[in-house]
Amino acid sequence: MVSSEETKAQARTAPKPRGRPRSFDRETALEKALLAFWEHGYETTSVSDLTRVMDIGAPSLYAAFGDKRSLFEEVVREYGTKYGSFGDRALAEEPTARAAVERMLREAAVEYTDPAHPSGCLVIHAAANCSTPEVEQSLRDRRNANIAAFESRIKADIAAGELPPHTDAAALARHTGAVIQGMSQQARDGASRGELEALAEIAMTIWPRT
Amino acid sequence: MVSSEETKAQARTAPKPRGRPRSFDRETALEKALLAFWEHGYETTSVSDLTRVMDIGAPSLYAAFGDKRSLFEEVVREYGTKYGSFGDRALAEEPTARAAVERMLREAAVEYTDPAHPSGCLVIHAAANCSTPEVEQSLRDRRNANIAAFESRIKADIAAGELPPHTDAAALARHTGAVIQGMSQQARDGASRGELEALAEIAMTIWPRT
DNA sequence: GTATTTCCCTAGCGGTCGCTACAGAAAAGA
DNA sequence: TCTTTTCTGTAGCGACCGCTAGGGAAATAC
Repeated sequence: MVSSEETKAQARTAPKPRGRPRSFDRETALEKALLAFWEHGYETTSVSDLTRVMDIGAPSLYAAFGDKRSLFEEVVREYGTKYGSFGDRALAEEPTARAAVERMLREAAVEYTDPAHPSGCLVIHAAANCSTPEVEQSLRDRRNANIAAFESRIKADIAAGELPPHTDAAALARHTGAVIQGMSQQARDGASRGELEALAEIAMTIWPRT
Repeated sequence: MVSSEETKAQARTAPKPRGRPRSFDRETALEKALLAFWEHGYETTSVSDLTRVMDIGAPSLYAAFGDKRSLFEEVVREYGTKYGSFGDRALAEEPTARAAVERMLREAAVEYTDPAHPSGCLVIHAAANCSTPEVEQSLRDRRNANIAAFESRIKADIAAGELPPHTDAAALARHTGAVIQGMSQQARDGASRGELEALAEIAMTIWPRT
């Protein structure tokens, strides 16, 4: 059976590329790189680490994936579709924002501790102290986009009458984000004092009534 | 007035050390190093970065602080007493665990976004992807100790009747930690799936009743 | 003054970083 | 077979890493 590892261009126009074919499976190597970046982060994973776990030489890595940053960006895209999509699925499939977030948090608890792969979330951890600004900004944008998605989903429920009209959708979305990635991380990503204060206030309502 | 920058040995036995005194103020240099580590993290802050912001030569740095890791550990201690003590103060001074945590979260919102210094928490961020295991473990221990402190404070309130006896103190403490540093960070620090699931369940109770 | 102690500056150590030039090997088309 | 194309392995580039040897400068003790 023909595997899906050929590129679309190859599969459609030229059944075989001209010269010597590469001697390793690109998808397998990408998955190995993904696990390495997930485990150790962007800066800490050196190119020699990558060539070792991918079991290829450095020139093969650069020919197949560009430079280290391109490889990492491809890894992040792969992570998003393969491991990080449970949140988007929950938001798309559940009938209410509350049900979606509850499902998302439960699945996050499972995913983040699954012994089959590194723990936690690659997008959150791989660039916490990162000396490459473009990489840092790219992941920061992803995290902020997640919070924005929470907020718009909550607003939709408010409009539909599923949540009280006075609900602070932005604060609820930020609390959800905090349970996912932490107050401190958000502060480094540009949240204001007021936004974090609103988050803290609403977080207190989980406490049992005395 | 004599400042407190002399060591105890100097202040008690020899009013003046023998040779040439150092030409910079050790506390000022330490504070500059603290800000650099806080802003950029442990790995990303190079020794040449440090010597530049501290405005001293590399040999002076090594003579005054040992190696880079010793300097960082001293920075973490300084951070704990100067910037990170609001949590301990709240736990010690407030009458109930609930009041203590509420105050702590409000003060965290202020501290983590104070434009007078880098945002967020140094202990949480300075070692997220860290290639020096000892540094990583040291900060991990500090974070887990914080969560343990939350838990014992909540248990004390339960014993005192301030909280219902069926309160899940461990889960409450972990939620508090999550709002501080994030679910994902905790997963990397060894929390189990069940612990994170319990956290997710209790986090849902902040939602307004429909 | 001289001797002693300690510090600062220059210069550079060995090692690793991300990355690549180059030559040979392995596949295709002719 | 022979040429062309592409990949692979060796070997090493310049830059930066954490760190330090060594000589001269600046303070105190005598």
